[in-house]
Amino acid sequence: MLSQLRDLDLQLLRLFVCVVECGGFSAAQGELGIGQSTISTQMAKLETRLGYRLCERGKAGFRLTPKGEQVLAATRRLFAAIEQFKGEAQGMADKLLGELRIGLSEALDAQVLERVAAAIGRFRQRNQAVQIELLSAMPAELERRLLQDQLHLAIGYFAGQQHTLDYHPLFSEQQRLYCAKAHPLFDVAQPSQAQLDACDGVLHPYRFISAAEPFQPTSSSARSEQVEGCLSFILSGAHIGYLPRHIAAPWQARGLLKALGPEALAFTVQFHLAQHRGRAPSEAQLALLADLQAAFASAS
Amino acid sequence: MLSQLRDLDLQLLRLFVCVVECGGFSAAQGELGIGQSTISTQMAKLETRLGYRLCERGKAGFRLTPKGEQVLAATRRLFAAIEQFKGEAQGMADKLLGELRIGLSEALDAQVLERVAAAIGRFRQRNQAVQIELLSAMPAELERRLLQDQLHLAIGYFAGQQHTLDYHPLFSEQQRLYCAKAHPLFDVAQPSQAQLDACDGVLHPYRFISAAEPFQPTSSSARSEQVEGCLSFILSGAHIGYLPRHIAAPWQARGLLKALGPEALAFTVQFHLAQHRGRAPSEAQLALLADLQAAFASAS
DNA sequence: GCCATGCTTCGGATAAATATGAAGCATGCT
DNA sequence: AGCATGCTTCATATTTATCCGAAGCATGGC
Repeated sequence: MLSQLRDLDLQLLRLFVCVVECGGFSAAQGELGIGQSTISTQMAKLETRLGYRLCERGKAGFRLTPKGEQVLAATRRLFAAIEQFKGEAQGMADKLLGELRIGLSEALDAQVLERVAAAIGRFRQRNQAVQIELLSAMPAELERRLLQDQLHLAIGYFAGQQHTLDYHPLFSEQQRLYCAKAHPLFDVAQPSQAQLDACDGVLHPYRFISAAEPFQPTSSSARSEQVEGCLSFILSGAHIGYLPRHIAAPWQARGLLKALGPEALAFTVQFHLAQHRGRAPSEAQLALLADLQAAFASAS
Repeated sequence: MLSQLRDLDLQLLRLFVCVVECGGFSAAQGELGIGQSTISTQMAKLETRLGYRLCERGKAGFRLTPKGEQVLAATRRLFAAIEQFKGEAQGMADKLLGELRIGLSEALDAQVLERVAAAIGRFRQRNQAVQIELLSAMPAELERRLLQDQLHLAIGYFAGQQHTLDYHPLFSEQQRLYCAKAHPLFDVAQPSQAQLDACDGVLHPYRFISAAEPFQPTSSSARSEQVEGCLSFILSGAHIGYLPRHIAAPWQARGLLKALGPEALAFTVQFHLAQHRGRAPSEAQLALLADLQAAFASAS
């Protein structure tokens, strides 16, 4: 009990177990690949540390003392615990862990949501135990949260000006100019530019892209950041404005909305997958990013 | 994952835990008493062995990766297992273990049994978990079993000639010559040597000590190894013979036995505690031996 | 841009663990 | 008694672990 088992040399315990299993020092030297004298020294060292004898040996044969038996059993339990630790540590090597918070632009097309769902499904097939959180918000909100590290990934339409963020194009959405049944232009086949300019337009909800819109309303008494608000204004018949095609489609089918003007007035919004450039992305984040890109790549 | 966590250096894990608790490399160098560069090297080594990063560090601050968290928890569990092992191993240091088989001569005085009982009680007070087995047998049997290592200790009257056995005197027993009420000498106050020689004696049951008996029967048609047999012969009135005083006492009190001849015909039998000299005695055996000697020492 | 901080990397010194082989000792076997 | 076996002990060599300090690098804060 001199030095109180200071670092519990596993090597010595391993040697002890091996010696026991071989049934003697000289029998173990082959198994261990070291000389008999070394085994003797090591065993003596272990016994000194423990403070008592583990086995009787000699020409009479090898056998464990009662304490040796107990220590052997305790050692086997210890080794089991070590194996478990090793298993846990190794099993974690290629496992994805942690938390992922993902922001989604509001009013996304059902097909887009399906792609996102497919990506999450693919991600869940991986060796992972990741906590995923999804939230919907407006693009400005998404960017703000990305910058504040409240989100890891966000899918939306961004101005693409924030150079602290990293953008990957995912898919695009077509927007067209619409008017409702109650609107004077509903029955005009080919409204002129002058007729359009005379209308009260909805100020486009997505401030980032309003500059890119082919049609710029000359007068506007309506504004909404969200698609739903925009749609309400248009359906009222008092305003015309841009809507994503997938939003307008069901109303159009029921004859309540009509696309206005030529194709030239339509435009395309590019959606991106954004992440913070500064923070090093976790493995989980990289994996989900890859899964999202794969899911949308198979779509295009 | 290069070298697959070959010996699971506990030192490295200990260092890791300390670094986490201190919240950084430089903060830990005081606690660990080693330089920052060493800590960095060691942590890098641990991470290399594991195959993944445990913590993010730098000017931005110190924080564990998700895997680091898991490893920290697993390490704490491992350390708990190690502590348990150490506790078991250390707690065993001064604990008596194993098995003790003890032989007792048959027909012992009640007071002797009480002493043995006291010794066992004392032994059980020790820090021990010893399996004890008691058996009664004749002296010859006890010696035989000692020599064959079937017994660790034996209490009896031995010739003391076996030099492979080790004898410690424990107590002595007085033997006297007796005759029964039905015997012709019962009413003779001072029987002469001739009268005694004329009697049919019981050949002394204890062959080891028969040579030491002051009275040697000239004729004998009765022999018994056991005290009970001897007693039966004497009670029959046909024989005279030696008996231990404590055996004869109750019969004598009832007027059925009478001590014959002068005190000179009495003799003393020395009882010994014997053990095998060759086999190194276990700690438990040494302890019980001491307890027995102490119990009988306080008697004398 | 500059400094201070915290980590990394490197070479090289030191200590410690590990192994060897010869000699010695005890003991069972013939 | 003499031999063979199995363990112990010793002096010694060799490998390995451990550490330090200097230099370098990256980054947050001013």
